[in-house]
Amino acid sequence: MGRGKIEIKRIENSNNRLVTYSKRRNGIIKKAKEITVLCDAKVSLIIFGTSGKMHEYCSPSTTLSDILDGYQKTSGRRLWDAKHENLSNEIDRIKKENDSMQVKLRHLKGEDINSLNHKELMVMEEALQNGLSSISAKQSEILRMVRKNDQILEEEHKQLQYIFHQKGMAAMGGNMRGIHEEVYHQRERDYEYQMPFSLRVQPMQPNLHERM
Amino acid sequence: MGRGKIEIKRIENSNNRLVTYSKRRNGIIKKAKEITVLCDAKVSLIIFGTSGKMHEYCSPSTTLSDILDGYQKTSGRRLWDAKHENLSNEIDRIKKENDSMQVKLRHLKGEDINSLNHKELMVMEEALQNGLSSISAKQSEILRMVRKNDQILEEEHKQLQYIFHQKGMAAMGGNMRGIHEEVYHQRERDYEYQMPFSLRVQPMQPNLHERM
DNA sequence: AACTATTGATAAGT
DNA sequence: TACTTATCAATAGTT
Repeated sequence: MGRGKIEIKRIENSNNRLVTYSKRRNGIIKKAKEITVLCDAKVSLIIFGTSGKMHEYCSPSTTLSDILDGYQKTSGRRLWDAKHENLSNEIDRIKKENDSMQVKLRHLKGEDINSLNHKELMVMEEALQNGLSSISAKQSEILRMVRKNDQILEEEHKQLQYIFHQKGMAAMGGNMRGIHEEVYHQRERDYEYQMPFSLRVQPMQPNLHERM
Repeated sequence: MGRGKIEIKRIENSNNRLVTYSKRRNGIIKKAKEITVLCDAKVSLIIFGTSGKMHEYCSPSTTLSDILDGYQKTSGRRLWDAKHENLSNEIDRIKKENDSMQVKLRHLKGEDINSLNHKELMVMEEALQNGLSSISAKQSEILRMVRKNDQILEEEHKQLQYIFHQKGMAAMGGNMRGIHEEVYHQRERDYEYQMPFSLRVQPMQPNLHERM
């Protein structure tokens, strides 16, 4: 129905396809509306184009849910029971995974280990020892960082005291920010080269206190 | 589109209505098939006539369930009941639980501990140490049990040898079962009172060997 | 998006 | 219900 008949096969030109889609989509929806009115029919029409955009029509006398209920009743096919089953299966699967992890966790905490044999206990003992040494190492690292930080703060404190002493208390009413920056930059010059980046004090480690 | 234009309103003549319904229904389904092929569209079309009879079309590239999934996603409306949503929610909940347990397990193994602060590390260290001591205790217990078992078996062996010696090899051809029972009961009388129930040898601990 | 020649759908008749 | 056909509606290709 147009300037020439067309074969019913995929329109390869994507622009034409889009235009035709738009026209025919409107056509079908119009037809759906018409049959609804003319013949008292109940119609549900859902169309997805390649873009993923949806267009829908449902007779005003009903709802999609009603139509789908009718669909299930009439066809005998189930639309959402299968879905329910899938979900239930997934829940079962995940719950099992969950349980086994809980058992492992309890074992690692030394609980409920009566059921374990010697070999399993050996494996766990090794895992625990590895974990322990990793954590101890981490603790030491944090302790080192803290100590370094303390040391630097102390140094900075001393320098502040020294500068206050030099400039006299008159400066107190003036530019505190300037003094602080001066100390900061001096400290930076003094320590920058001998500290790994990760151990620098604020603002490079602004959240160190949170880790304690 | 026929021998005269018609108003789009309910066809009162029921015979005409039925005929028109049949014709137009086929027409719409044909159109749905065409747009599916021509434009790569996914279409679901469900029609109920006044008789209650259903006619359906669904693009072959998909299923009604898929289309309804898309419908829900796109429209935000829920078609299937709360049960479904509950299942989904439970899956989400369990998955989160799962994830957090996995993180804990990794932490206990000393992995991914950079994100932990000092306090958390302390707690974990304690947990690990508790676990380790529980397991060590268990190992010792098993070792003790094994030794006890060995000792008792050795004792029994000696007694068997003694009894064989006393009765002479003549008994060998006779009632072996009787001899064994005699030894078993004697051993039982000797050790029962001085052993905790859990450390008794066979048949009270028939599977001890499996625990090694 | 609007136009229009042409095909396609179908209302009424048989 | 199916076929026919005059007529209207949809739309393919074009602007």
